Amino acid sequence: MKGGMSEQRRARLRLEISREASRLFWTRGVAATSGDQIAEAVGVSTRTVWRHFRSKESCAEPVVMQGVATLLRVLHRWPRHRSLDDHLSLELGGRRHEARSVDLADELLAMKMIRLADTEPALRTAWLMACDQTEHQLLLIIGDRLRRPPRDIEVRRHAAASAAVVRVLGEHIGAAVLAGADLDEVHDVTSFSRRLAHAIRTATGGHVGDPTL
Amino acid sequence: MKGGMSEQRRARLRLEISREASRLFWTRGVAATSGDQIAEAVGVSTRTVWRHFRSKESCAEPVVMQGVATLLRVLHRWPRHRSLDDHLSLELGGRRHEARSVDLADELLAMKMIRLADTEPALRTAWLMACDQTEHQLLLIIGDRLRRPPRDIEVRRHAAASAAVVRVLGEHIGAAVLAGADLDEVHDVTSFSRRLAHAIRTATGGHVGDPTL
DNA sequence: TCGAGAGTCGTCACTTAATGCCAAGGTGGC
DNA sequence: GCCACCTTGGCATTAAGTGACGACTCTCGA
Repeated sequence: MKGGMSEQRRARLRLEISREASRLFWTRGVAATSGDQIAEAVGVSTRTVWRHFRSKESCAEPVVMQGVATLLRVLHRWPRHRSLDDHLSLELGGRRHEARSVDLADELLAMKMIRLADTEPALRTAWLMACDQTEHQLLLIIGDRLRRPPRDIEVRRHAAASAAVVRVLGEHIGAAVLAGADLDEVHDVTSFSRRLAHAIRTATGGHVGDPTL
Repeated sequence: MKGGMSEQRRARLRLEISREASRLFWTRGVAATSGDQIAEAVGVSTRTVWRHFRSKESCAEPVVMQGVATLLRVLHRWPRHRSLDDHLSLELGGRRHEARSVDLADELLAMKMIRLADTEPALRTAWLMACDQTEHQLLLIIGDRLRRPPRDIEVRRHAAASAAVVRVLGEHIGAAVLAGADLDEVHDVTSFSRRLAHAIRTATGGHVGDPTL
């Protein structure tokens, strides 16, 4: 079981590097942050940083990805007989503490990176990559829901549109938080669930959201 | 009026470089293509290439962007009293020759780059950037249509979802063309217009597509 | 318990993408 | 022709990213 163990270690190290890199990006800007500085902040050699990340900007990916991971896990558990609205309220509400255990600081950091992506084209890539991942996951989820292959053009359209509105909502909320909005207000589960479910239903022309048989 | 003149020249040079770069990317791969080779193919110095493009991959942007420019111009001319379906059929049909005058070779090249973006993460950025531009334009168009500010969260959702389905359709068609489909068949105006209009209407929950008063 | 094998990390040398700087040349207005 | 302005090329330089090798650690099997 070496592979399993090392995979966990690898993920943890990547997250560690990502945290420090994101912090530096936020405080002194992307261009002004060198690979050497990231390595030094984490306490590893520069070579190790490049071993785990293909580029400087991609160092932000794990942190950003973690921001959407919770939502994706919840969506993967979406049972056929339940509406999206109900499912999101239930799961996001029940798992609230689990979500918090993902570390509030990381969530804030992720929002900062998304914010930075507005002005730093280098970081925009990381954010768009994360959204791309979301879209891929949604491809599977929606394909399964509609009982169609993920390659199906309509499934792809729905997945793309859904991922897009999820992204917009994420950017919106992130901006609000960074502008000083109360975290608890933003994290208001039922409101967030409603808005998300409604956005996805609308973006798919009503094809995704209802219970199926 | 030096400035205006130089802007045209600048755009033409960028496109020229972009063409050569895209050709090289397609034939020998992105990693195997150096900035020096691009410069040599165009007939300018390496320094000039870096003066006009911030990175190697971004050299593909103008070609990719040109692929969506026609559609965006048409959408900007969309009058209130007409349905999207009708408008697209009319404009894309009438302007068919203009579209062709944008150089068929460029359109093919753009499709190749989009295809390459599937496997080359470096190029993916260029494609996503082009889609980002599309979304931004749609923000203005849809905001104007709905008589709401472009900042409005619902306008943003609709624009994002629309841009997403346009992207999916573009990828789909590009893949079909490169797989050997007939260009004329793909360029079948009414079919394309219908599919596009339907996709946008669906992605916006029916809020964008009808005539408005 | 010991050693083989696999995996990861650090150091050093190296390639190449990308920027700053300055001098040369071309263009338009006077 | 001369001056102001912009673009280009060449050179030096920084920083991103890779390859190669030796040292260290962990685990498995004898």
